[in-house]
Amino acid sequence: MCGRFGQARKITELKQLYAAEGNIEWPGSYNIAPTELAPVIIETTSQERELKLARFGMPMTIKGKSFLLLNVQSEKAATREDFKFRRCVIPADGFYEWEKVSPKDRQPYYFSPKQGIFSFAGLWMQGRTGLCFTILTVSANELVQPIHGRMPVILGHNAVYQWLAPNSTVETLKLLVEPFPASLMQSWKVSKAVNSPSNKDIICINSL
DNA sequence: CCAGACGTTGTT
DNA sequence: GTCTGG
DNA sequence: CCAGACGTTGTT
DNA sequence: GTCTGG
Repeated sequence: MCGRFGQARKITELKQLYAAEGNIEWPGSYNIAPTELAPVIIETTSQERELKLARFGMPMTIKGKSFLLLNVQSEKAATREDFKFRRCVIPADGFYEWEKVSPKDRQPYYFSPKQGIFSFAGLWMQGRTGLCFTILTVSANELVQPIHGRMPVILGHNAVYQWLAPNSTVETLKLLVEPFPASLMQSWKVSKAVNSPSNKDIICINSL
């Protein structure tokens, strides 16, 4: 799954990369945790993209129990209402996965693109305290598989615009959901500094 | 995702 | 895995 | 007890 | 153990 990621670029750069508008304050973070704000890109009906801040995780209550929906399995996403009407892209420098070394010991790894930036496919909603989002997941590719069985849905450059376009059909959207090629990614072990959500520093991504 | 806190009865 | 229904 | 469902993940 | 917060 994807429960922690980093995004340390400035808003001006993100606006350029995604041809998006929007004036938001973003200090950058190498360790974005659930409930925390992150920049997301949404396409408005006017076919213009806008950067907004949204919280990681959709508050859900099901059968009396509430929890944060951090991820949605892409295999099950197409029937959701938000899949049809509230898609977003989450820019990320990289994401973290934890390897179960033993029942009590988990080793974090950092996964990042060899070039450029990751664009996670996401869904958003209006929560009580503002916008919030969830990240779609897919089966892990060969690079991630040894560490964890799932990974975020990562969109290529062209796929980003199709994903965001309000008039894309469900059939078109389904084609965009595929494991990102392992050959375009890299990974390394990182220290457990990332474990603590209060550490936002670059040391989170330093190779161990 | 991980870290950290944890509250009622009523005494091994 | 957990939860529900039979 | 098992079968089946379940808007997160999760399995030695 | 479970629950909450980041």
